[in-house]
Amino acid sequence: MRRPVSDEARTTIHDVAARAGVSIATVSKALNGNGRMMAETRRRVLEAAQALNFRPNALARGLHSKRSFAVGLLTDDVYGRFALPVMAGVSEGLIDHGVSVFLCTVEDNHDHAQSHLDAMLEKQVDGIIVTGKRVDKLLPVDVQGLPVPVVHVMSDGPADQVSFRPDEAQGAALAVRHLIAGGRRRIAHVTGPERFRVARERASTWQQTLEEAGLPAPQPGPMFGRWSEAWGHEAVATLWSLPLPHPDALFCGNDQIARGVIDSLRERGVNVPADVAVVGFDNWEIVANETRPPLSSVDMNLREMGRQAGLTLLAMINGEEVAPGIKALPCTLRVRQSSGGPAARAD
Amino acid sequence: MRRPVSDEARTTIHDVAARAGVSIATVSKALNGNGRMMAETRRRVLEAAQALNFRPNALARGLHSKRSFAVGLLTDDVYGRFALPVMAGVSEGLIDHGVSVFLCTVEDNHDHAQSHLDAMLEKQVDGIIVTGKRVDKLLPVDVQGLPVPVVHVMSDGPADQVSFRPDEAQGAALAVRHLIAGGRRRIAHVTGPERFRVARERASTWQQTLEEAGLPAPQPGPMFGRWSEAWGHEAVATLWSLPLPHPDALFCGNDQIARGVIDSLRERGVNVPADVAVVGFDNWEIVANETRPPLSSVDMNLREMGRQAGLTLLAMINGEEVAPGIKALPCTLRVRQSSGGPAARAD
DNA sequence: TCTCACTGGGAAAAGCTTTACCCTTGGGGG
DNA sequence: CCCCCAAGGGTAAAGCTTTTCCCAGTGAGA
Repeated sequence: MRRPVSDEARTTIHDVAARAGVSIATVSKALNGNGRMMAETRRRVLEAAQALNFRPNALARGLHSKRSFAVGLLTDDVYGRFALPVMAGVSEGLIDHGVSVFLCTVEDNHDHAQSHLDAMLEKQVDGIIVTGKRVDKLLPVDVQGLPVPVVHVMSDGPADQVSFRPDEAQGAALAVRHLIAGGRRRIAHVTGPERFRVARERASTWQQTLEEAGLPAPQPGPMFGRWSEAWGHEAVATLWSLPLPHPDALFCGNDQIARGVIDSLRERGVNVPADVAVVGFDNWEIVANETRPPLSSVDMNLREMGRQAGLTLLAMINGEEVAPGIKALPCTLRVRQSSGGPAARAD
Repeated sequence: MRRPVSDEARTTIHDVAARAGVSIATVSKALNGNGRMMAETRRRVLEAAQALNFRPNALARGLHSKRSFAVGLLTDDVYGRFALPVMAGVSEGLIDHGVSVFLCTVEDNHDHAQSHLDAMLEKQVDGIIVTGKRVDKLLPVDVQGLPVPVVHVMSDGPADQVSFRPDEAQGAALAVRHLIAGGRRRIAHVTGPERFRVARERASTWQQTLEEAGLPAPQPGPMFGRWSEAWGHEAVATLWSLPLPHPDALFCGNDQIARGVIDSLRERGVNVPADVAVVGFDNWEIVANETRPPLSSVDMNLREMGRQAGLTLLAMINGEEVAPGIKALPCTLRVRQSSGGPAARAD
C-alpha cells in the first residue's frame, strides 16, 4: 500500500492565497473572520479554501496560540465498565469546541502512566482529565503541579483540584425511598467490600434513610462482601437461614450482586417483586435487562458526568475560575420490574 | 482555581541553551543524539535539560518533521465491550514509540463522525484506526482517500485498506474440536441473528468441523436468534422439547447466550458439564467467571489485535509497504468447568 | 612557519499559521 | 487642485524545534 502522505504535500494557506490571488494574511483573516476586507475578497478566499479542501494545520496554529485544542484522558479502567461512558461524555462535550481527547489507559503501572503523561505534556495538551474505576484509589502517577488544569472524574483528586463524582448518598437514598414507597418495610442491604468507600457510603445512607422513614433498625446490618454475583447468592443464603423474618426488599451495592440475589431468590421460589423487591446500583444495562425479572437500578449518569467534567476543564483552560473540591452529581433511578415497575415492552 | 498555564512560560530549548552556555542547535543535537560534540558538552546540555525539566514542544517538532506522533482511533462502540480492549492494545503498542492516541466515539451520527475526523486531520494525525462493534457494519463516515494511512480493526474496511479481525473460523473450530475431544457427539449451536456475518461464519464452521470429525449432520441446524441470555433460554427450551436425542454439548455464539443456556440447563436439572458441555464465545471474563459452572469460551485476543493494528499502522506511517486485505488473528480457547475444565481456584 | 584538514559548535532557514503593524490607493473635503 | 484619512490588504515577526550548511580554531605535517 502506498503511503499517500508523502505523495503530495498537504495544502497550506499559501496555496489558498495563490488561488484567491491574495496574501496569506488575508486568507487567515478571511477564514477566521478577523480584519477588514471587501465582502468580495472574503468570498473569493472562502471559495478557494473550499475548492482546495484546505484545513489549517493545528500544529502551527497551536504553536502560535499556545493552545493545542487537545486534552488528555488518563484512566486505569481497562475494562471500560465505568470509564467508557465517561470518555464518551467527555469527547462528546468537547468536540463541539474543536477539542480532541487523547486516551491513555495506564492500569497500575507507574512507569507506563508517567510516560503517557509525559507524552501528553509534550504534545501540549491544554488540560488533563483523570478517571479511575475506584473512587478511593488514585492513579499511580502524580498529577499535581502540572502546567495545565486537571479535573478528576469518578475518583477524588487532591483537595486543591476539581473532582466530579456521583452523589452516592443521594443515589442510595433514591433506591431506598423507592422501596419504602412501594410498601417495603424490611429492606436489607448487600454490597461490596467494606474497604471501598462507595460501599460504606451506600450502606450508611441505606441505614440513615430507613431511620428517617421511622423503620426499625435493619437486622442484620449492611452485608459487606464482594462485588460479584456469587456474593449475592451467598448473602441470600445467609439471610434466608437467619432466625429473623425474611426481608421484603433488597438494596444491592451493584448490579452483579443484585443479579446473584435475584437468581438465588428465584431458585428458592421467592417471587420478585411480589415477595421481595430488588434494586441494584450502576444500571449496567446489559445486566439489568437480562435478570429475570429485569432489574431496577440506580444510574450514576456517567456520560453526563463526563460531559460536565469536559466542559469544566474547558472553562478552566479558558481562564475561568473554578472552585476546587468535589462536585457530586445526582443519580437517577431506573425502575424496572424487580421493584414493581411495569413489564418491559416486548423486544 | 488559578490557571497555572499562563503563569510561567514553558521552558524552551532556548532556556536550556542559556543554562548550558551553548546554542540551541547544540542543545537539539545533544538531546537527539545527532551531530558531533565533546562528551563534556553533551553532558552539560543533558544536565541543564534535566534541571529545567525541559520537554521539547511536540507541536514545533511536528511542524518541522511533518509527523505529529499521534494517531486517531475512531469507534462506534460506546459501550466499550469490544472497543476498549482494542484501544488499550493500540495505546499500549504505540506509547513505546512515543505515539499517542486520539479517541473518538461516534455512534451512528455521520456529522459527529465527520467533525471528529476533521478535527483529527487538522491535528495532523499520522494515521487512523477504525474500529467497530460489528464486523460487517462500517462507520458512518468515509475513510477512503485520506491523506494518512488507515487500519481497520474488528470491522472489514475497503479491499484496498488493511483490516484486522479475529479468525472466526479458527476460533469456532477450536471450540467444536475441544468438545469433540471431550467425547461429545451431539453438539448443537445457538447463536445470534443470521444477518451478522460472524454468526454465519461461526455456524458454518461448526457444521464443517462436525463433518470433518465424521459426526452426523447436526439436528437441528444452527439456531440463529439474538445475542441475549433470553435467547439462550428459549433455545434450550426448544432443544429439549424436540423429539430428538438431547445434545450433549452446546456451542454458543457468545457468552451471554451461553449464560442463558447454562442457567436454563441448571433449572432443568441437567448437569453441566457432566450431561451437557457448554462453550461460549468472547471470553467476557465478567460473564464467563460468574456462570455456574464457569464458562469455557473462545477468546478473540482483542488486546493483542489492537497492539498489532497499532504497530502495523506505525509501519505504514514509516513508509513500509503493508499488503492490503484482511488479516485474521487466531483466537484461543479458555477452558473452564462448563466443558470439563478443572474447578477454579477459590478466590 | 605556513597550510591543510578536521573537529566542535553556531547561524539561519524551514515548517505553517496568526497578528501587529505598515503601505498603498482612492475619495472627499478644504 | 492638493492634502489627509480611511479602507483594504500586504509584510514580517513570532512561536519552537530540527537540520543543513558554514565558520573558527587547533593540531599536525611539510
